[in-house]
Amino acid sequence: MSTPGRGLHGRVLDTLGPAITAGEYPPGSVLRTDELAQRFEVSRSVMREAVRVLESMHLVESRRRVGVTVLPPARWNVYDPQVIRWRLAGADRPRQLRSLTVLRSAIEPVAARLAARHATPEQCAQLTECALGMVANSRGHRLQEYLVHDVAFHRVILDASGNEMFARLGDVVAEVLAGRTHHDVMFDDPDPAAVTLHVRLAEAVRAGDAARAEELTREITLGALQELDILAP
Amino acid sequence: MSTPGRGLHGRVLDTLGPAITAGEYPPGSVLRTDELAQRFEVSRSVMREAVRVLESMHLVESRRRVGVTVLPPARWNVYDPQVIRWRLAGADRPRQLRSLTVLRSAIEPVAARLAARHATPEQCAQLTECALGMVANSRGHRLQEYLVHDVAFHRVILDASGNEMFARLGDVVAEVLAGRTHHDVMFDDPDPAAVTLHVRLAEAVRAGDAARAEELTREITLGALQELDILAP
DNA sequence: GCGCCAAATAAGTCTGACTTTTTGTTCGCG
DNA sequence: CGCGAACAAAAAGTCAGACTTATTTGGCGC
Repeated sequence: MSTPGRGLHGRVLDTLGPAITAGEYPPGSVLRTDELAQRFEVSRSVMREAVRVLESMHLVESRRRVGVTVLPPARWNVYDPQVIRWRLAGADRPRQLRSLTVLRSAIEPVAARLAARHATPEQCAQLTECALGMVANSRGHRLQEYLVHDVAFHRVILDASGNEMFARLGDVVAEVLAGRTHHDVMFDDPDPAAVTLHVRLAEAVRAGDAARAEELTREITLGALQELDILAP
Repeated sequence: MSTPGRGLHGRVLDTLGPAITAGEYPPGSVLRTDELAQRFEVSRSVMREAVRVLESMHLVESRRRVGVTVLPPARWNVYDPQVIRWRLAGADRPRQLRSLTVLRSAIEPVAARLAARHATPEQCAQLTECALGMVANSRGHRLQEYLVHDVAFHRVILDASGNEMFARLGDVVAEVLAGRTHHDVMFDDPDPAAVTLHVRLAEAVRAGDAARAEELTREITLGALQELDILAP
């Protein structure tokens, strides 16, 4: 997924990023650029570029005469899709998934409310199409096909909200839904009630019923929270 | 604010970042590393580091034989605090401020609800202190002092939610509140009703009344939306 | 014990040579 | 005339080495 290995510095990041976000280097740890360059068998120029990227994510801080210091998690750019992917691939994946699901439960109902106001006819059609796709694949272990439509559905809602901050959470939601299907709550078939809610939501948005769209989305995200044993926030 | 000029590549970013986010280079524009290095009078190594950072923010994409291509706004990492600051400093500041305020209106009520559950006694004390500070500076053109307490108040709420994704929005809220005070809605004195809501919110969190904390925060963010002429979402 | 100076250290910068990938063009063949 | 393969050019990518600069540590003298 995404962009694996776009150059040597990318290869370095693929190893170093997950290592840092996994806590292999405790906050305050000091690394040296030259040593890292040797370890990864790349030139210092390449290593410096990698460090610059980590620095822009606030994972590390580079200071003269000191070295490259690992920053505490509280400073990390946790909204960076790359950081999210690294953390989801690591040990505290469950914790991460909970944080993101709570975030969804805050954002998506408001996004759905706005979508009911601003969705274009084309977006409404896409929504219906996605919902039908979910229904069609909701039985018979078609989890992969179901997931595709589920992800597409939520992306359209977020896009249709007309708010770019919401729209950009599409990737995050995709990661959460994919993670749920592949690793965590591996149900045989999706919850029929959830499928129905999506169909009704598509209809509510098409009808421009903002209040109902919001409420239906609250029920959907509530289900997601309950799957992770999170009591309603 | 933040970290101005952390090395040469930082100086380059301070110019190039705002230029790109301001749309001075339309999406699809192609830049060449060597040309940029000459223009900014830095070595190619430094320029490459700057480009790598822009690339990690998805502002540009670097491809062999082509050059550095500017990406469309839809691909930008709009949650990157650096990108947010660049955009708030640019021409579409009002639009940006609206997006962020809508985001606040989705996040903060849920954060307040969680804060009512998880806030430590110390956080409750901080909240009360901030609220009192707001009251004390709500009259007599003490906008600067009022702002400090207002920002601190919302930061404590977001932190106390116990959700790291919420907590990391503290900087964003700070930017929005600061922007409102300094440029946009320059009222003589803060709205007394808003001040009262903050006092009551501090009390609700202390009392552990989740529902009331959420509702009071909805009223606060509703006020913020109305100031920007955004009809309730 | 305090402050100042000097040495050590690691990041920062620059330069030039070389490699690799991709694109566009041209040439030859059907 | 059209199509495909070989070729040439362009720009990023990589590397190595020398030099600069800021910061910290520790020692020296007061």
